[in-house]
Amino acid sequence: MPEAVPARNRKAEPAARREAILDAALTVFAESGFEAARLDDVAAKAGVAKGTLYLYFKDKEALFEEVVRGAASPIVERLGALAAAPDLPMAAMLDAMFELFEKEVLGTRRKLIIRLILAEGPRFPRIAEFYYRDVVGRILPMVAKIAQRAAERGELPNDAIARYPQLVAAPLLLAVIWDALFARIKPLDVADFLRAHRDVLTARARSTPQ
Amino acid sequence: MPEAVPARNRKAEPAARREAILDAALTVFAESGFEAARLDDVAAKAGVAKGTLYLYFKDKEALFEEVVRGAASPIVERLGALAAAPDLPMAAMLDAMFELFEKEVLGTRRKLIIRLILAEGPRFPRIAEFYYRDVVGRILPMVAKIAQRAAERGELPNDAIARYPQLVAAPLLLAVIWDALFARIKPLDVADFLRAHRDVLTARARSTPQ
Amino acid sequence: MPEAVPARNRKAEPAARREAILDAALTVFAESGFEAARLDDVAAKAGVAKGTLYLYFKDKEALFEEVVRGAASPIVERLGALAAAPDLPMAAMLDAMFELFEKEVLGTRRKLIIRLILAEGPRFPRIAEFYYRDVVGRILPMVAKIAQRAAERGELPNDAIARYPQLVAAPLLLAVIWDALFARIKPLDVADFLRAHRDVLTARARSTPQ
Amino acid sequence: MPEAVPARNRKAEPAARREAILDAALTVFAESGFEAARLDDVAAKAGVAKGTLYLYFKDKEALFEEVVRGAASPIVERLGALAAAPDLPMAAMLDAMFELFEKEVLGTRRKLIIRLILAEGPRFPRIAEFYYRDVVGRILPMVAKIAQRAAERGELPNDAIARYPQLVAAPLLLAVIWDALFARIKPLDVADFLRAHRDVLTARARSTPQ
DNA sequence: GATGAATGAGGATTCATTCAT
DNA sequence: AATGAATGAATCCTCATTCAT
Repeated sequence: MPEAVPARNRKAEPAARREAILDAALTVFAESGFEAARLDDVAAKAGVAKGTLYLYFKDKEALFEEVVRGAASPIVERLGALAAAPDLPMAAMLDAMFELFEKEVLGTRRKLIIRLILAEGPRFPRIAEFYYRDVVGRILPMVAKIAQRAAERGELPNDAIARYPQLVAAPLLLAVIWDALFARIKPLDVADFLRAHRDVLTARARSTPQ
Repeated sequence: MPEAVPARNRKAEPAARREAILDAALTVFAESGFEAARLDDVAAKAGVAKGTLYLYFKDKEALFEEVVRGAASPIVERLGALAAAPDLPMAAMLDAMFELFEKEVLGTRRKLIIRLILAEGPRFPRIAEFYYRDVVGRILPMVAKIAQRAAERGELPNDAIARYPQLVAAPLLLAVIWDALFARIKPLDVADFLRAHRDVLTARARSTPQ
Repeated sequence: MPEAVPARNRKAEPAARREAILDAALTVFAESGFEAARLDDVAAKAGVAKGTLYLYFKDKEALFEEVVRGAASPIVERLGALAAAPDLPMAAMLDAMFELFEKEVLGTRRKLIIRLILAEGPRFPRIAEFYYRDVVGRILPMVAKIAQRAAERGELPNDAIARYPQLVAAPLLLAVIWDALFARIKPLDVADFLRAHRDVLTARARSTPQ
Repeated sequence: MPEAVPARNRKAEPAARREAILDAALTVFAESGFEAARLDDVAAKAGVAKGTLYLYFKDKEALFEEVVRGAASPIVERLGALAAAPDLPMAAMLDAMFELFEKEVLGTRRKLIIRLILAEGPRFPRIAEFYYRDVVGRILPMVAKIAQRAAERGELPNDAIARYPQLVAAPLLLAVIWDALFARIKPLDVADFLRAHRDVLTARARSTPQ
């Protein structure tokens, strides 16, 4: 009578297991925060034994860092592509950026990573640094440049955005936070919210639906 | 069966001790987050014994809630007073609000509370609810009303802010987060940043200092 | 505006306070056992401050000992009186003893003391010793003597009870235990149970109600 | 974040470890009672780490329950076997039962379990219920039936025992208690004590050795 | 004497990490 | 490589005891 073999992930490409672990870890870290997250839960969700985690990651902190590092750059790339299309009107550019954000961040698990960075970043300086260097520090100059050109074309009333591209990003951040904190109390119509944001940035005379 | 006790603080106004504990707790919670915060540290920082914490607060969670609840309403009050001065030009109104925020939030330990809510709110629905009811839900309508009147006076190009007063708040939030995450990497000149924000909101034709 | 004065036991004869404390302590110890009993509860139930307990008793253990020591001897006295009436028939003597037990032990808080001794005695050798010397060691010889005389008068089939007066006491103990453990599951009609016990001891030919 | 571990018992049949823990726990609980028992001591005595206890038992209470549940039924079985031999004279039946009790309960650690139930049962209703259902409630009817048949055969002077089989058990209980409380002060010759008990129950005319 | 706020040792429980299999 | 049982440091919380008022 041969024993039943549970199989599970016993074989599985190592890279796939790594992905499975990172995926599970993102969920668990996002649910509970770094400290409260239990590696037992990560292992269970990933379908591996607890010890296996240590074959792929040095310790809980390393796992956390990898989770946060994963999956930011694709967005940066696509934003870069957008920025490279120089002659788009500012409003259209903003709409494109916001749609990218809504679809690829708010609509996906990537928003969890942003939350994690907000929540845990202050305790993990390396993560804040990495995130600045690889994401924030690359995106903001692109946005600044776009705003600069738009201002020069007379599409913006002043150079405020060019000087502080964070002003473009702030409502996106707020949308992520609102979703985490207040969505159940008072939902936010993100698409409309971002259209309003675009209208403010471009000083559009009448707020109109897209 | 514990032995002798050298005695130390056998007095102090109870209210003062409570404050000392809340103060210490804010520091520790802000440094480490709820889970990682150690009540030992809170007690040490407050200059009381560990057991004393439990004379004032039921448990770690209750202490945390009290920390977060403390010290939000004064700001709301003052903002309400501002909003009651109806005929201030929009730009002046924004400048006043932003100054209030810079002085009374960013410049004080209150910013730590905001960070705590951002970081831990998703795991403490009661806190998110309280914060919405007592702070966010009271401030945003005030701002909306101000924007509404300004729009009617023709000081704003559209009703975007009236519909989404969050757009006014978003950069303030970003300033708090930037301070926590990136201040050491790339400091943010908050006063200038907020002036730029005011210029965007009011569509001022030339960005000029103050 | 003079403060309300709670009064409570502020005055009260010291002896009365002592009694109040012992009374409260008996209840609490009986409910929870020595270790789990909280002196907070004792103080509250006695209507005194926690510190006051220490004015009357050295520590928790001393309080416990006093609780257990209190209120045994009256029964021993009355049993001694019974035993001194030498010519009562054995059955009548047993009925009288059992009634005394039922009324004065099972029907009162004294049964709690017995339970306490059963439960905690092994951990408090001093209490076991005291209880043997003052209660068990005085009662059993009386019972033995009674049984001896009854056997000599031919009222008992043998000298078993005279040699082991514990045999008379055992069902009384069982009644106390049953009450504590199984009363709710299967109540015991103690009066009838003790009549049956008397019938067994006296080898009465037909069991009949008193 | 705990560091290195020298490793020790990294094997051992799981069932054996479970037994070792239960064994150690019985000792510690019997020595100190539930509340005062320290799981540190249990772990040390069982030769495992503290955390290991929680791999086998949910918490202290669950461990306690398992300790008490263990090792009652074998006795009930053997008593059932005895009861199934219907035509044994009553005296012989009692002698057999008492010997079983003396050898298998008083002579073993099982007596500790009885003590534990006496001491802690009132605070653990589930345990009292379990013990009634599985032990007391099964043994007493057997004894009652035996007594009933003996009474019908004229071997007993009345139906007292048939109605209250607890009368047979009471001295056994007393023996356990005496052993715990007074053995050092005044030892009890249990074998002789139980012979005397048998003589009382059977109203034997002369108390004679065995 | 009486109070009860304050103390801090003690113990149950959790969980990141290790390592024999 | 993968497993998961075992480890024990770490931390919350309780409560007997003290002592300034």
